[in-house]
Amino acid sequence: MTDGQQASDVLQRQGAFAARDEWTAKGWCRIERALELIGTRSAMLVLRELFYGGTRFDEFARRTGLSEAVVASRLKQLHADGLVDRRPYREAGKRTRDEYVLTERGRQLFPILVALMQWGETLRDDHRTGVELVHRGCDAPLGAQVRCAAGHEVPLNQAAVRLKDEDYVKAALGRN
Amino acid sequence: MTDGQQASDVLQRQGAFAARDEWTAKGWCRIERALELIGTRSAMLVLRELFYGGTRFDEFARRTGLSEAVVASRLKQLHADGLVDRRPYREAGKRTRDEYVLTERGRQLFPILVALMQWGETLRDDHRTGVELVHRGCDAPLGAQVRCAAGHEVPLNQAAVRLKDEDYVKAALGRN
DNA sequence: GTTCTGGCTATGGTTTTCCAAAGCCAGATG
DNA sequence: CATCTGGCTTTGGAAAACCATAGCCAGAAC
Repeated sequence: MTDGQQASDVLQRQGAFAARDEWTAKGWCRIERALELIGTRSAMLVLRELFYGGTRFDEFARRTGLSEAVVASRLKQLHADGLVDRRPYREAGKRTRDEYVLTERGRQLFPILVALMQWGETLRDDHRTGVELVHRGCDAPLGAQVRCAAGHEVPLNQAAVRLKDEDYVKAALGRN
Repeated sequence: MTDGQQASDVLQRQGAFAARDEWTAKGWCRIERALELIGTRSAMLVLRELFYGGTRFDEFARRTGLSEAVVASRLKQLHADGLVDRRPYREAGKRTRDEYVLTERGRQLFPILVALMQWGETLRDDHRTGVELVHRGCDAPLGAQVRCAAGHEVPLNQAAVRLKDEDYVKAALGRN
């Protein structure tokens, strides 16, 4: 099997990445890294509500169906990780409270949310239930697409994986 | 606050979706649905290896760092859910085994994988480690973009949520 | 000052997720 | 036939995620 040639329709492996027995992803995988912050059901559900415009504690508890304890610890973690901001607000006749809003880092999760919704849509065929995301004005439904920096839409069979910096990785493994 | 107007930069809520106190997502949320199948760390790591072209049991165990027991049960679940196929193969001098490959439904997770990697990339700044996905030939790095069916790239502040079928939802809630 | 309420926090227990280590079995090898 | 090996499976247990219920506290409301 030559470099990159594989049995099935998956990512083409390029360069030193193909010789994967000589190294492991250790703590380098970006997916693992992302999942440390948003890899629980409760985190994703709270984030969903944040994207839907929810801002208050009991909103999150009621609309996600999660217990208050879980919501509290999840909001605390999301805040510590810089995905949500707390800011004080005050309703007439009420005391000062905090509301929760997405930070820029949190808002950058948008493609993940959209991709999950799109994929989840294909799992069953109750296409009249649930919500849809649309482009304001244009009104066309949204989806997540894989594109390269040059602007081409890239299907799986035109994509490849490789190490970002082979020399650096080899050096790091050497002194390991 | 009128329909859709909100404090922060999130999804605009349209129509009956704005009156969210009268209904709940129940079992209708596509994100929850997706997370039932791929919502664990182990599932995502095994899927990562499948996209990288891994096919065999001990490959998954070694490269994900998961225990064999977890890999076995995850592969079983992914197969039951129709994300991977098992197919028999035979190496010379070895007995017949099964290898695991992504089904079409599994391959459709591609945008989710890409979006997760892209977001994970922004979390720390060790930009020399890890892997990158590129467009074959073009060589430009990949990312996940939100676009509408009409082809426009859609930032969060130009997107909206609404119920797919308000009448259907109201009827369903009525006989609830 | 007493009461009430909204916004959490604490407690105890169940389920899910994971690991480490040992076991098992089909079939190749000797 | 006896042994070995690759590919799982089983067992036992720790840790994380979750729920239900009860509690607590700041500050309106009275």
